[in-house]
Amino acid sequence: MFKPVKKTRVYEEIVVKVKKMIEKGRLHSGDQLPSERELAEVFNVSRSSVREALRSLETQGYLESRQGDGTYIARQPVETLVNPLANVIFTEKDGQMQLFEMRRIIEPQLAYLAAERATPEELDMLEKAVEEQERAMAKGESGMEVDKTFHYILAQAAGNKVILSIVDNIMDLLSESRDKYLQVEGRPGMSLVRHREILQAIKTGDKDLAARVMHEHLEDIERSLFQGVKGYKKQNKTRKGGSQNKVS
Amino acid sequence: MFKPVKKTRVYEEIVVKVKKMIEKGRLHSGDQLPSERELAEVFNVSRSSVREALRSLETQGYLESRQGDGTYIARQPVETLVNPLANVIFTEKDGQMQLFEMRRIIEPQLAYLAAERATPEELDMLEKAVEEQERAMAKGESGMEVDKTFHYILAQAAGNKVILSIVDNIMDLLSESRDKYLQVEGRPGMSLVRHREILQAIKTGDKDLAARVMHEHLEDIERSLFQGVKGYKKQNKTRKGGSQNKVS
DNA sequence: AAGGTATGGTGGTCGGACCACTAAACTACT
DNA sequence: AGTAGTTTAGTGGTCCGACCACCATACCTT
Repeated sequence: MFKPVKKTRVYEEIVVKVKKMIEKGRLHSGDQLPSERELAEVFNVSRSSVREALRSLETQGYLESRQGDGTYIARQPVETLVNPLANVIFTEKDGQMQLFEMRRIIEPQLAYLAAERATPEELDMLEKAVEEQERAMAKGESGMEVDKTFHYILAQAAGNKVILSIVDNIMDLLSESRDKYLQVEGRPGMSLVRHREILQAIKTGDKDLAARVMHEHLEDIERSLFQGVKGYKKQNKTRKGGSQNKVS
Repeated sequence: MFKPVKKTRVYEEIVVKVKKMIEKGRLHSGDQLPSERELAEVFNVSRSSVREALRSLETQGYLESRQGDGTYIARQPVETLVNPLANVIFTEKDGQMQLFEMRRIIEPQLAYLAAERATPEELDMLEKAVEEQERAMAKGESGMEVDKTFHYILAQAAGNKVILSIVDNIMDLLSESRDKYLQVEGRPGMSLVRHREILQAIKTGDKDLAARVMHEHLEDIERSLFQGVKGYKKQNKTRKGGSQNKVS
């Protein structure tokens, strides 16, 4: 390839450096950053550049500046802003379960809506996704990627961008966390069969059937994912009465 | 609850103004913005402030600056970068409807789960929320704030933080956009009655009833919000089968 | 001890000066 | 005329220094 010769603007370098300070360094949530003037001196750049960097970081949710006081590291980094969910997943032990529960709630409705609204093009894409999955499995692959594709297209076919974006996020998070905790997607063959059924139901416009099959499908997956895990549906809820901590 | 009285920094105002220029204005993707110096003059602020604003917008993916050339509107706006939801709401005409559709899908399930898992404390909070709403209405207030509280606590009681965070976001977005477009929450009295019913169902642990009433409740609200609006549930979806349009 | 008041430090804003770079206009050579 | 090189005007990038608004704290007064 060609070296893009990134025109690194000063403020971008600062952004990177500060990010590293936050991530690797000892700077924890709530800590105060050195003053703008100080940073300017340390990095040997103008205060303006530092400010632009801070502005960018602030926009990204890393920092929070308070006039007359100082600049602080946001209590909860980007994750919560960009994606309020990520935090839950990696913090809570049963995060994946909660995530999956969300899927179980949403996706049947998704199938329902898709059966109602899917365009011919979208039906086509679903069709191809299923065929693709078939091929993948014939070659002995897990077909997990294609599996995701199927669900994603479905969300798209439901014609609701809000839902689409949520599902999108959930899928991302699930595959991330699943990589860590739960490798195996149980019985992929079953998955394929179900996808076929769902697709068929959507094609014929049988909304209720589509929703029902999707529900079963998810329960299947869930069972194979979380089998043997205790305490499901019995998770301890954090008491959240107190709003603020006074002292410190 | 309490208004944090956001200290509007100059650059933030500029961000908003430029955003509006982009969204409402005739500025299309790829168009060139006025120069920084020009913007500074137009908005009657310093170039520094303009730059900070542009930096923020750039970070958010709205803009792209090229030294020696100019600042241009990014081809593909925020959508996928920042909060994937916020954009939908303000861009799409039917964004609120899509949002609400999401509520209609989630919240009945929420009521269901709450009926299953709510702790005594949470039941108490729900109780209080309803009473609060009662008082507010007796005083002639709309009780919209409390209404939101009710739904929020419910999400909490469902014991699924993923769902909670999503509902939280949706509520925020809805109230923001509703402030602009749809002021009135129809028949608040009915809302109270429904809340009572839902609470009762949850208390007795009748999951299905709770879900059903919630569903009706949301349809009520939806009707009064979107009455007379055409094309609902018939929204045109952008054809996304063919990737590009050749001719125009 | 309580309350008011200076004070130093912080972020916020400003204006102006250069620098680096790009695109377009211009010039000169072929 | 066409082309290559040069100039030039305008843009974003960076820097500086000044001042303002604000906050926390130390310091007074009472």
